[in-house]
This record gives sequence, structure tokens and C-alpha cells, in this order.
Amino acid sequence: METARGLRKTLHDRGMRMTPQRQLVLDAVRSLEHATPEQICQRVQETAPTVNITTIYRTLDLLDRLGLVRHTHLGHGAPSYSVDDHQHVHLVCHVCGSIQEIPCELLDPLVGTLRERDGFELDASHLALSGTCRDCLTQEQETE
Amino acid sequence: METARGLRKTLHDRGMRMTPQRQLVLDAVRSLEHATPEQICQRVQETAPTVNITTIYRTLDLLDRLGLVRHTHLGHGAPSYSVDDHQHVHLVCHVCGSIQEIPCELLDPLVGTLRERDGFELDASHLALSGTCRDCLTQEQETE
DNA sequence: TTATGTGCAAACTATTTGCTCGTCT
DNA sequence: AGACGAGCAAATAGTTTGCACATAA
Repeated sequence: METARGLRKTLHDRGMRMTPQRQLVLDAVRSLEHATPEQICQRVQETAPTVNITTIYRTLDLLDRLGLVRHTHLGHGAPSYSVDDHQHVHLVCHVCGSIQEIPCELLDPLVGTLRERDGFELDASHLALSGTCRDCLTQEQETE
Repeated sequence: METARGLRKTLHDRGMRMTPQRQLVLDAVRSLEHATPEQICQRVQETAPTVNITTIYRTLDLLDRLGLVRHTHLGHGAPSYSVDDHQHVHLVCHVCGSIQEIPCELLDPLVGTLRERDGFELDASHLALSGTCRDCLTQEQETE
């Protein structure tokens, strides 16, 4: 797999080693999409039950710094990890907690505005937007 | 103060009581702007040293449900509380951690788009946008 | 005199750190 | 041998819960 190759090379270039744990964590992030460290740990432990959650945290941090995965804070609890090429914006409903995904391109106008106005380079692939989803809006109206 | 009045009435209408603790927490949120529960606790304890952090959490939760304050997750650690009328969008730099504020109106086009496209009512006053700030961008370019 | 609010201790969740030991080179 | 990585236990940060006591209505 090229993932394994790519990771191995990236690590080697920095004097780091490829390990089964690192491969398993990357695979888990890839296949789960939007998983918490806890969920990733469970997935990894299906294959290698002795892997410790500490290793999960350390590996996620490493992969994040290498740019292979990214994390988003979708509200309260634990952050959510995805592989870097899985890009979209999250719409988080603060009423029911549901999450929808929308394409990043919808934010292009805003990205342009912020770049010009504030010199701020918005990273749309990192994003969680909070609000009220259609279903919860409908229910609100029915209550009135 | 009308804050005190307003809070007292809101509480009374629901069979709840106005207490010094609640007033102090609301005052602290108001004067600190973007404070964590921990920071709010410290501020309150300058006046009333025996107030427990538990009370801070319970009161913030109450004020949040009453709509008098709101909280935002600006990245990792603890959430950040502000009074409800202090509305703006946060630009969080994921490199240096700095926070800028911009007016909510800049998001109006996006709010419209999401309303039409997804029936999602984006709450722009709740928002933290992550990216790279001007200073960090400049430094990146110098390094290259 | 009862509902409401507070303080205190303990539990809990998510995460980090220190240390030892194993292993690749 | 020396650097790097993993496992384990303990520490830490942030938050919640249970319970007993206090107090306003």
C-alpha cells in the first residue's frame, strides 16, 4: 500500500521508525473517518489487543504534526480525527448534536474575504460550524 | 444595575432564586470576556473566596440555558464564556494560538447559503474559525 | 416546611508524563 | 552501544455527581 510506503519514508527521513502500531493507527483513522482517540484505540485493539491508549495519543499527535491526519473539535468531548485528504466542513447542530458534511468550496467566498480583510488564511478543511439543523428548526416551529 | 434586575426577574419567573454567587458569576463573565470556568472562578473568588468551582460550573450552565451567556470551544482545553450580547466571530490561529475577533456580519453570505442549501441555521455568534494568522504566515514565508 | 442553592468530597473522562524495558541499527 | 518506541502506572486538567446542610419563600 502506498500509505504504508509514504508513511515509512516520511518517518525514515526524520530518523523515525515505522512500527506496526503506527500503521494500525493510520489505517484506523482512514477507515473510521471522524473517530475519537478512544474509538481509534478500540479499532486498533481488534488487531493488536495490547496496544496502549497512550500509544494512540502519541501516534495521533505525530501523524498530525506530519500532516497525515488532522483533528477537529466538534463541540464538547474528545476531538475527531480524519486523514488529511478527507476534506469537508462539518455542520454541528447544537440542539440534537447531529453532524452533516458539506463541501469546503462553499466557504471559498469567506476564505477570500478573510484573506483580504485580515490577512488570515482560513483552513476550511478543519472546520466545524455550529447552528441548528433543519429537523430541529422544524420542531421548534411546531412547538410555537 | 439592569443586569441584576434582568437576571433576578428571569430567575424568579422560573421559581429560581437570585443569589450573590449567580450575580458574581454573571459580572465576571461580563467583565472578563472569553474566560474559562477556571478564570471566572478566580475572579469571583476575589470577592467571595469561599465560592466553589462546582457552583461556577452549575451557574454557567444555568446562565447558558437561560441565554444570558454563551460558550465557544476555541480549540483544545476549556470552553470560553461570554455574555450573549458580546457577539463576534473568532479567528483562531492554529500555529500560535492567537485569537482575533471579527464582526458576525462577515458571515452573512455564508449564513444565507447554508440556509438555502441545507436548511441549516448557522449561529455566527458561536463561532471559532481556525487557520493561520498574518504573523504566522509571514514567518512561514521567511523560512522558505 | 419544602423547594432551591451551595459547599465539599469523590467520581469520572480525556489526556499527558515519567520511567523502564525492548528493539532496530 | 545508542537512539527510538511502546507499555504501564501515575499524574493532571476539566467536569460532573451525590449528599448533607443552609436558607429564602
